[in-house]
Amino acid sequence: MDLFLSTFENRIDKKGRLSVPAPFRAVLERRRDPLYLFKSLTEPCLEGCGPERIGQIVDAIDSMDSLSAEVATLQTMLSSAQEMKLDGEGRMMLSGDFIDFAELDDMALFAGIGRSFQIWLPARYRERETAARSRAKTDGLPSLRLGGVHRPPGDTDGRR
Amino acid sequence: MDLFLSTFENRIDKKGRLSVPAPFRAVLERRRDPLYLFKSLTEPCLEGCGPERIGQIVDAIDSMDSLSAEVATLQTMLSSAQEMKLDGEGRMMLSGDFIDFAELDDMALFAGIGRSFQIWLPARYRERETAARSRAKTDGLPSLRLGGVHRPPGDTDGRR
DNA sequence: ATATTTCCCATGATATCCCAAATAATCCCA
DNA sequence: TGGGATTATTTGGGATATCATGGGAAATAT
Repeated sequence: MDLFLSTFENRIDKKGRLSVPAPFRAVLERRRDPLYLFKSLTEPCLEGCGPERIGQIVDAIDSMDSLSAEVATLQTMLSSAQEMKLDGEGRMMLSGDFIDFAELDDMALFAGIGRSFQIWLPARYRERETAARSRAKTDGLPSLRLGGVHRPPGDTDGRR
Repeated sequence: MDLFLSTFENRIDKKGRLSVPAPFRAVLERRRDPLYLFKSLTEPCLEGCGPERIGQIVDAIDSMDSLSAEVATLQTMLSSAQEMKLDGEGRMMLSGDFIDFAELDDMALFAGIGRSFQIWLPARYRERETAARSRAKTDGLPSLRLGGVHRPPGDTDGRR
């Protein structure tokens, strides 16, 4: 199924290099996909994904009213996106712009969220995780048809 | 139908390895499924499941408003999830994060609960078990609608 | 020329593999 | 039904491979 999962905390060395976690590299390599990073629209973190997600954004823009505010928002995502080249050891160099945006210093936390992942200042990520967990305790879990392996008819596997 | 049932107590060795109970391995192998573990959102334990549960979460996120608190909660689940690789003897390595979260030391208790299972500090699990039993005695049993487990397709289960 | 990036190799930490011992469950025959 | 033998499962430890990280040298740009 091949998803970005789990969290990893890696060091940004004094040359500005940052190892992409090996499991994340593995899913990209398996698909022979390059890695793209862009600034999150909603949170102080970076988002990482393969080309298919970028393509989705492009397609969404094409299908929308080019004067709408949503289009402007999506264009902002694209204009911050960079294709990251990795060195022989699987490290990338973060631009100063990226580092400033996510307010990173010497550690970066990768958080896999399925088809994409995020890069956070570790302390900030943990705050957010704590908040989510206490919310879940009081409000309960989001319902997601648990126990229902009932997929819509015609969907043979679900994963694309 | 091939479910995770019963409880097992296994040792965590000094390398952090923990045998998955053979009956649990058998249900995963029969389905040729990898095993996923993630931190419970509501309790101090780990949850184990197959890929279909993970896929449900990923799909739910994609179909929800990405700014909602519920999405953040589901992302927290995914970010804590790991695909566990088992060694030739059927053991997995628990990360320090997992061990800390469930407050495990040298023993782990597997509790099968049907389509998934949980991993607990044995003493804590037993506390909960006796608490649940005494609640049942005073409050009575939750009603079981046996036989009616299969919802008709189209029943949205009340989400959203 | 100087600064920055890219390539390459070294190192330590940690995970994985492989084989063996110990324990527990099952079988079989009296 | 009992109890010894056989097999399955869990546990342990050493060897090997993988990975994150650091630094020097070559390449590229400013």
